[in-house]
Amino acid sequence: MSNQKKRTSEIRKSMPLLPIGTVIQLTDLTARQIRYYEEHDLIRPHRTEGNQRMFSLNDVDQLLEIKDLLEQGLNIAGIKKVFEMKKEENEHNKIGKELSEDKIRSILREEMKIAQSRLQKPSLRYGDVNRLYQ
DNA sequence: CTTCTGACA
DNA sequence: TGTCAGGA
Repeated sequence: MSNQKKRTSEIRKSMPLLPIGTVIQLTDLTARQIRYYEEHDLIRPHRTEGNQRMFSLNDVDQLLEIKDLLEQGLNIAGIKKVFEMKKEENEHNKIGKELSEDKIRSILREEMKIAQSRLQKPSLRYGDVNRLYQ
């Protein structure tokens, strides 16, 4: 595939044209969830003059990925790490090559522990835990 | 009618 | 996360 085609397809996938209602149907996420993820910088949909969110196909993929990672037990922080790594990975191997599954699994396991401990002591907040060692 | 932000019996 | 208010 020519680089030219690759670029124009990227432009298409980044073109903001879907209103949140359509994205809700495409991802099965609620408006609340989508707006919440945006608040935490997991996605940055474009805004119209009327302040309406407009999503691109890439945004939809991003949301489906967030949904998937969430179901695997990751929290917002964990998902951010995964995305950051994915970004680095793409910058390092600019010429194709997929990201290291091992690194993702590594973060996945790390975050899984956090999710676990949170399930075991749901009444404890991180601040409270630290206080126990002070 | 759809979407937006802020707030919480 | 759900849901309601009040405005655009």
